[in-house]
Amino acid sequence: MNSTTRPPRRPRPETLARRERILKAAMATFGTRGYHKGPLTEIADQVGMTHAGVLHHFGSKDQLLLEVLRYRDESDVKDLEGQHIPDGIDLFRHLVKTALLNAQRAGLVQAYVVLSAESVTEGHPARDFFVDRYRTLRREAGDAFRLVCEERGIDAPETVDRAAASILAVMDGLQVQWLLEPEKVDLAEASAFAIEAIMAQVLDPREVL
Amino acid sequence: MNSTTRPPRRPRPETLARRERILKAAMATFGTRGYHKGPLTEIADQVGMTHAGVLHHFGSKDQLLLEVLRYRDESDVKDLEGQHIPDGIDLFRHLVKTALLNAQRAGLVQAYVVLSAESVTEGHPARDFFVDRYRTLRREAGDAFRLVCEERGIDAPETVDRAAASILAVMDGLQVQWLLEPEKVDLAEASAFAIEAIMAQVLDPREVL
DNA sequence: CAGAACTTACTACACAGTAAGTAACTCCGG
DNA sequence: CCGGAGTTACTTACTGTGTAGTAAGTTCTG
Repeated sequence: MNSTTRPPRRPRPETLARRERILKAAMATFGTRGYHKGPLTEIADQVGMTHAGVLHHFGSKDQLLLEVLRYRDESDVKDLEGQHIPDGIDLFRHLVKTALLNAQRAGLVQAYVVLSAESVTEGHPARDFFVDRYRTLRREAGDAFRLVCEERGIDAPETVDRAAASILAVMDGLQVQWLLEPEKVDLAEASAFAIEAIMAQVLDPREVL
Repeated sequence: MNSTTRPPRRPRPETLARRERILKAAMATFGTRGYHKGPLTEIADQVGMTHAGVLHHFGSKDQLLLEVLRYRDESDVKDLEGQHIPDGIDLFRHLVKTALLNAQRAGLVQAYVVLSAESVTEGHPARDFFVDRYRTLRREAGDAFRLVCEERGIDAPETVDRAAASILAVMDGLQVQWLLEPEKVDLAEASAFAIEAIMAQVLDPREVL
């Protein structure tokens, strides 16, 4: 053991700001061109350095992608700062608000659409991230459903898990259609409609088929 | 103008079979690795030729992709051979059956998931294809809704367009989650649940939020 | 003066597309 | 039925480009 283990001297604030700019640039490039077709040089150009400079900070392209995703999650949590993650019916209201917000930030939406779908391919570096992400979101939505049922004195039906997955699914799927034809698909309205439809079917199911 | 325009001598059946094998191989490769990361050599290997051989048949990689998508659409129509494309409520029953069928063919599903999401990136060769595809499907689903409303003596509400987009969206979105964790997401059951929920909300809307 | 933050320059590879050549097949006139 | 011209279905070999990663050097900073 060497006793002179250097303390891993934390980076200067200027450097942190630089890395943040890289992360944002990477999000933009991965969003518009995809991960595989998104070259490091394009990211580096946006922050005025060479692609080797980017690699100096993040080690590899794979690593950069993972940090981009992690960074984005952290920012989202920071937006809710102080506020707890909403529970019960408020979670669903929050999802509707998110859809509304997303209609104003096509870049971010496109990045998630492209990267999440790309992640199902063989050996994709973001695969674990998205597996975990959907698992977490499904659990949260499922819990919210169970809470709502409890509040209304209903036994939570076994459809809650399907419903939880469906709500995430419909939001994702609408994003694809919206990105392809923004004028033809109203992201916010359609999301709100579908979420309400699914909730209603959980709380009081009806057969129509 | 040259009067010696040779009659474009139609290809031998053996050649057609070969091209079909290439299209299937391309679907597999584009599905597992995506379009940009799916090399022609891998496709060529599967049919025992070189990548130049594939280019001989299809001219370019972009062209190959478009023919793959067109071929797949034609096969689907052929499956319905004789039968008309279902109308009204039968369309929705058909969609549920499709989801059930899709749970048995992950390869095809993965290809559509990956390619449709990839298509929203800048200058992607399949963009027009998917724009057109979703436009057509939304129209068909919308028409089916209006027919069902008519049959039941209801005025079709203006939610039908949102509902049509939502049904396609939920099917697509569930596929992503299912591909990432097949054991955790029941594609068929969740699709059926969501489709029924959305239909119910069109035919007899309720507010829960 | 040690390490951080880069740059330049290079390596190595993956990949689409092209050119030129070859073998097999098809069609047509005799 | 036959033989050669033209066409199809490829192969091999090459080109060019895009790109991630590495190594070594330079400047700046605490």
